[in-house]
This record gives sequence, C-alpha cells and structure tokens, in this order.
Amino acid sequence: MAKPHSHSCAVAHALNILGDRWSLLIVREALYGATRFGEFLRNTGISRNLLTERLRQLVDQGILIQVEFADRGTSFAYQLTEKGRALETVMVALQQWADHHVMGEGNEPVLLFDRDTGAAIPQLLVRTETGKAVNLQEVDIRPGPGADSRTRRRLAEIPGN
Amino acid sequence: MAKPHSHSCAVAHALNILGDRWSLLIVREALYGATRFGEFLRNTGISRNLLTERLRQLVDQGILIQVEFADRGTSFAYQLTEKGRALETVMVALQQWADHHVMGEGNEPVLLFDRDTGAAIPQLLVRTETGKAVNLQEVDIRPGPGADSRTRRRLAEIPGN
DNA sequence: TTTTAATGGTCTTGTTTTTGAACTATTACG
DNA sequence: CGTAATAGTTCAAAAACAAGACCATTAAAA
Repeated sequence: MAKPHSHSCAVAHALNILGDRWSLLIVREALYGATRFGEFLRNTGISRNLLTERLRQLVDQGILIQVEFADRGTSFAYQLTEKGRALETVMVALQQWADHHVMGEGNEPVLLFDRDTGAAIPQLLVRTETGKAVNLQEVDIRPGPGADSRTRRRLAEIPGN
Repeated sequence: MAKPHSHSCAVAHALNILGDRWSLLIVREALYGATRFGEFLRNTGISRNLLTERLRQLVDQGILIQVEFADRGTSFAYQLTEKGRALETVMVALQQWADHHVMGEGNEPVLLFDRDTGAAIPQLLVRTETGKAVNLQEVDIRPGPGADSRTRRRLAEIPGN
C-alpha cells in the first residue's frame, strides 16, 4: 500500500483499507453473491495479480474469509464476514449517489427492491434519533474519545459548532 | 486517471470518480467546512501536486466549484455543489463503519450530534419504504433501465433473486 | 493412463501514478 | 523595496498497476 493516512479520523482509516479503485468493487461483488476468484475476475475486470493481492488484503482486514471449497481444481470461496457485510450501507449510499448524480434518473443500471413488498428501497438519509432528516450543516461534529490533538484542532475550526 | 471501470454498474462509475486514496478525504474536509487549498493540504496530508489535480477533477465532475476569494495572495475557495453535498450519506456510512469495525467502540475520533436535541446521530440502515431495516439478502437486486447486457447477465447469476 | 480443461494462482515487463521536495507566481503589508 | 502568505508547477525517484506468459492442482474425457 501507499503511505497510509496518518490521522485519527475514522474516514481516513476506512480509506486506508478501502481507498483504491478495486477494493470496494470487490466488496460489492461479494455483497451481490460472488465468492470465487474467477467470478471477481470476470465481474470486475481487475487484473489477476492485483485481485490476488486485494483478496489477501481484504482477508487480512477481516472483511472476507477464505473457505475451502473442493470443486474442480484448487479452489476457495471468499465469503464476507460481519465486518464485510456491514459495508452494505456504504455500498447502497454510493450506488444511490451515482444513480442520482452520475447516471441520472432513468439510467439506473441496478435497482433494489424489498423482496416482501416489492417496493423500491428508498433513499438513505442521515436522520436524527427521532427520524428527522438532517444535513451535516445541522449536525454538531465533535471530537470523540479517540480524537488526537490534530483532529481536535481541526474540528475546533468549524464555524458555529 | 487509470483505466476506468468499464461496466454500467453505478458503483463502478462512482469509483471511477472517487475511488482513490484522496478524493473522498477531500470531500470529507469540504463537508467539515474546508474551502481553501491550504486547508485541504494541511488537513489531509496529500501532496501539493496531487491536491491540485484532485481538486481539478472534483471541479470537472461538478462535485466542487471554484469561487474567487480575494484575500492575501492569489486565492480561491472550493465549495461543494449539491452533487458534492449529496455525498454526505456516503461519508457518514463510511465513518460509522470505521467507528464500529475499525476504531472500535469507545475509540471514535469524531462523533455526530443533532444540534437541536443533542442526541447522537444513529446508525444509518438500509430500510424498506415502511421503515423496516433489511440487509441485502432480503433485497431483490434487479437490472434497471440503464443495465447493459453484462450487468443483466451478472444479476441473473444471483441465486434466489 | 495420458490428455485436456478448469481453477487459482505467480512472475515478468513496461507503463502510469504518487510522493516529496524544490521552485515559481501573485498579492499584501510594513 | 523586502518579506511573508497563498496557491500553485516542475521534476526525479519510488510505488502501484496492467497485461500477458507461465505454473500447479484437480478432475473428467479419451
């Protein structure tokens, strides 16, 4: 990997793990049910050597586990852990953003429906405890217990916070 | 940029724009209120030339706009567009994931609170129209109007869909 | 039992990206 | 005029990536 992001911000840590052109695409495939080396290879277009490395990293990070899978040839299945499955909100948020702001209305390549009711999955929104949608301007961004001095200084700069 | 992802999946398109180690970090800074070249530089740790390029790309993509800002020295402000602000769900999802699965309970560097009530912003969840939380296993993933043949084939492989 | 095909890799080579540091340009102030 | 601040540009070295050849294991076909 390149030089890791150095601060205590959680997003920077997430991007140390997932911040490249392929890792999240591999996770998306896994969320859509892919488990095999060849499936990831075909469905993403990544090169073989990089796929090998990315799968290893995702396993190291506890996002995937490698499971024996006697089949034809040497063979493993890569399955999402709970940590990996928890990325579904990130995936859905990213997909909805791209549907809305990149592909545009009516050009969505993939749509999500509740299997029970058949209704479309609605837009993910940041909400308060009481269910009111808010944007980040209406939210206090405060240092948490894990904040380092740099993060504290950074957050102190935010006006009206 | 490197070779772009080639399929019609919205996530792949999003990652063509945001799938590197810095772009989302720059957007996070902007969501936290940063507007100046120097702020992005200090707060992210990116190198100067890459910051120049990434800001240009984000402006090209309509995520930021460059606004004149007469100050000391030559000077611009980079502000989020609506398209950029819409990434807040992605950011919050990523932050919550990292808080929970990377930093761990009690080590959150940054916390979000509703400014009105002071209550913490709860976990973002994928929900149905009726508000029931679901995971992707309970969701039908279907080709949308913009699906190409490859995406259709890929989605047809998903068992029980 | 040898061949063939499929899967899941590794290795090598050349290209592209990224880093890090030095340098430039513009404006403002004393 | 000299100095400091901001916002860049340029360049060389290092790292990451793409593409394709190659290798190993297993299983089924001939």
